[in-house]
Amino acid sequence: MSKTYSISELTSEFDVTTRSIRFYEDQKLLHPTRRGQTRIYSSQDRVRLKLTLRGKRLGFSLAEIRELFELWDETRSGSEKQLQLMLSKISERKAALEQQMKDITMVQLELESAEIRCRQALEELNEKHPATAK
Amino acid sequence: MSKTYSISELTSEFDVTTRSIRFYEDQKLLHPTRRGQTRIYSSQDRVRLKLTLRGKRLGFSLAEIRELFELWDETRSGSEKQLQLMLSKISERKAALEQQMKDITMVQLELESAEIRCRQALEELNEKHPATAK
DNA sequence: TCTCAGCTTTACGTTAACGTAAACTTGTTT
DNA sequence: AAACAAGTTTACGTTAACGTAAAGCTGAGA
Repeated sequence: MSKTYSISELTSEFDVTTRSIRFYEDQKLLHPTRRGQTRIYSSQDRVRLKLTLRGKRLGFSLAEIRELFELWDETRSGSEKQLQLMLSKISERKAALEQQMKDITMVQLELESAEIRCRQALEELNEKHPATAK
Repeated sequence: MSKTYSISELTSEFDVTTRSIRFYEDQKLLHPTRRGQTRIYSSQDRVRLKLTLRGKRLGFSLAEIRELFELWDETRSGSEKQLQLMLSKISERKAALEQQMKDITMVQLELESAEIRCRQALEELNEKHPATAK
């Protein structure tokens, strides 16, 4: 038997609420089993949770994430059509990520120049009104 | 006089609705002047709209974007305190962007391996059931 | 004069992703 | 036995970012 996790282990590891984890189950992103009424998460669930959170940080909706998970599962027994669909979804995502990379680079540049401007303004302040202490 | 823009020019250039543009004004992201009742957007407004959309693609909330705009404006006449605040906000943002870069890289790797797996599955299908036509 | 395109305001509706509260079960410790 | 921690279900509430009418102003052209 491979390792399993309780809901609280996952909340503390990933800093997410139980509410969210259960909500993700509702949205078919996680599929824990039960011991009695208590949820038991597999290491697959753990991986999916990690991927989910990563996707969220990138602005993916839960529905999009679910779609990717489901397509991925279907490749196991996928027809050619399914596989082609998956490939096209993958390339969609890749394109979006490349756009995001560009956006990030642009914003980083802007932040850089903003930072420089701030530092210069600070220097000018210090010339007029020199430091009171080291 | 530098160039100005109508709301419809902006919608078509950036592929965004008038509703959104007016909403951004509500949220203090844009500050068009008026000719009669009609809004006139400056090139500054245009830049801010572009920055806003870029920020959105990166998951920034409108409130966060506004905060950055306002801090930026305050650096013009900024006290040392304001400048320090701006610098700390900037480094917050930089850190978040670096995390996002990492996330993107990870997801790209996952997509790569998913793609490879798909292509292999397709090859296997083609061996069992060779192409019907060239 | 009429109409029409493009702009406006007002205001209620919608969706995603949870937050929050209440009330219950179950196992463990004191 | 009593209390406590950790889990559960149910269900209403909330926020952000617009969508979507509805109804009215305004200048240019037929």
